[in-house]
Formats: sequence, structure tokens, C-alpha cells
Amino acid sequence: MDKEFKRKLAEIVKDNAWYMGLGDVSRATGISQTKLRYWERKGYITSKQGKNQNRKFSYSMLIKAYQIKLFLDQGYTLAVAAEKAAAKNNVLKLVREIIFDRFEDVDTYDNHPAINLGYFDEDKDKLLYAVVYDDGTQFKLVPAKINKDDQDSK
Amino acid sequence: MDKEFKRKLAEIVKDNAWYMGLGDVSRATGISQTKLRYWERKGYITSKQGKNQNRKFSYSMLIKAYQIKLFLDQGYTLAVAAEKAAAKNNVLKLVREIIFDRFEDVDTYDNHPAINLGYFDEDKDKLLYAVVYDDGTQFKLVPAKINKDDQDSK
DNA sequence: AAACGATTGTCAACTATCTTGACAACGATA
DNA sequence: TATCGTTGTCAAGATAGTTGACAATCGTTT
Repeated sequence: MDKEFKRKLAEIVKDNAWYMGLGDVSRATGISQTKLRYWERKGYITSKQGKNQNRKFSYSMLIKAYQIKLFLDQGYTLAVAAEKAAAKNNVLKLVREIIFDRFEDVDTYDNHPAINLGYFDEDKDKLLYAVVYDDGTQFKLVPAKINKDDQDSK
Repeated sequence: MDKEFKRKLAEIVKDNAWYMGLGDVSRATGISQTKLRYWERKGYITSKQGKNQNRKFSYSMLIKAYQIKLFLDQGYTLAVAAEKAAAKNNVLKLVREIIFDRFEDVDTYDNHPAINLGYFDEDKDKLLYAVVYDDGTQFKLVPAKINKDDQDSK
């Protein structure tokens, strides 16, 4: 994956500048459209809506709404559920930031799909790989030199 | 984050069961609606469309369309661009799978936001943390015991 | 039981967004 | 110039979403 390609791809994913309609959010989360409109009126969620345009919700907002729903299911009041969801709203942003900072390439390791997360900060001679096995994901340190030869053979 | 809450959240994110309309994809990627319809007719992208319903595109498909666009920008023909994009289409799926398999919690390390990715497979006494510094993300090994105390204090 | 406030649902009238098919336009190639 | 692949425009019609009004439901308090 060349750098410019990766940068542009990261840009569109990282910036989160994609939106969906109210019905889309409702179907994805199982929350009724009426509820979503009320939650927005109360300020718990927000949408992008120009004059004479339909609401558009970001993916972050979809997740936030779903988190509110989960907290409601656990018995919290709407106000508290919204509060708790707001406190958790940074998780996915953080995850995205990390992945697109460190992601280098898709690869295989041990005949299993893996992603290369770049040089390991505690040992610069090794690359950190996340390898997806059938029973779970493991992190592996891969000597940088062997990996280089492996890439040449592909 | 309690386990059930996390499981349900992971479910909705992992399953990718959220969709957006043609216009949404067009705005997000800068690809015209006409192009997207043609690409779908040629089989390069697909949408979910029930009888008498509007098209709905998954996020994966949005990314695939954008990748096709990027390859077109690099000078490839549409057919080749679509071929290349198809070959890359597993990346984000893999990333998502890894993250939601290994993600344990949001934390701070060194006064910086971090995520805890669970026990490090090469050293079970340590946790693997991804720490977001101003100039980039680093992976850190954190002694499990100290981390446990740290969690108790929160 | 009645009252109140919060939350949610239903509906009518209207607007936004999208669909298809037909045809035009454009660019690359022979 | 002709051909083919790709893209754009348009009309007629359908889907999806909006607002405001009012009703219904629920939980709590008096």
C-alpha cells in the first residue's frame, strides 16, 4: 500500500465525514425515529441539518445513540443514560486514531491473516503484528529482517 | 466497561449492519451518483435494495467505492481499479475484528489517552497499551500488577 | 384517584431524496 | 469517422423524512 493511497484512505475514514439519514440510524440501532427526534430535541444527540434538508447523523452519533439505548436497557433514566454515553464517546475516536497512525499493511503470519503495526517501540528491531487465529487475536513480535525477505517473496 | 455492554456494542460495530443512501455515499466520497449507479450495474459495488426501495450501501462498500476512485485517480482503468479495490477490501474488516477481539478499556498512560489491548502474548505478566502522544502512537508494555492498582484508584 | 411532567407515538400535509428509462455527451481507440 | 465505455441530464414517479398538533403512556407526587 503506497503512502499517498494510504493517506487518502485514512483521511476519509479518520475524518468520519460520512453521514446517514434518520431511518438508517433507526434501523441500525433499533431505536424509533420518534425517539431519535426527541433525543435530538433534548440535546442528547446531534445531527447535521441544513435549511430545508433532512437530518444527517454521523457514525459517532449512531454509536452514541446506541449506547444511550444500552444504558436505558440497563435501567438508567434517559438523562443519566445520555450522560454516561457522552462520557464514553471518545473510545472509537481513539481507536481509529491509533489504528490509522500505526497501521502499515495487511500480511499473513503463521498462515493466518495479520496486520503489521510497524516497529515495536520497546524493541526497534521488531515489528508488532496482530494475528487473527481461529480462537482469537494475538500480538506477535516479528524480526524486522525476516519480514522484509518475506515481503520480497510476495 | 462491563462485559455485556461491551459485547452488545461490539456486536453492532462488528456486524457492520448500518447503511446509508446513495447520496450519502456520493457526498462522502466525492463520486457522482451517476457513477455509483453505473459501477453497481457493472458489478463493482453492491447495495442492499429491496423491491421498491432505495439503494442502501454499507460502510464497507463506501470504502470500496472510494478505493476505486483513488485507483482511477492513479490512472488505472475502471475494471482494473475495481479489481484492485476488491483485493484490498478485507483490510478494515480485519482491523475491526482485531480491535474488538482485543480491546479491553480506555485508560491513560503517562497522562496520555491510551487503550488497553489485554495481556501481551509474548509476556503474560504485561499488558499491551497503545498510547496516543502528540507526535504519534506508541505501544507500551505495562506491568499487569501496577495497572491493576491503577484501576482500583479510579 | 387526579395531576403533572417526561417520553413516545400517530397523523396530515408537505418537502427532500432517490429511482428508472431514455437519450445525450464525452473521451479513447481503431 | 465510427464504435464502445463511461458519465450526465431529465421527466415522471416512488421512497424517505419533516413539522406541528394532538394523543397516549409511564412514573412520580399529591
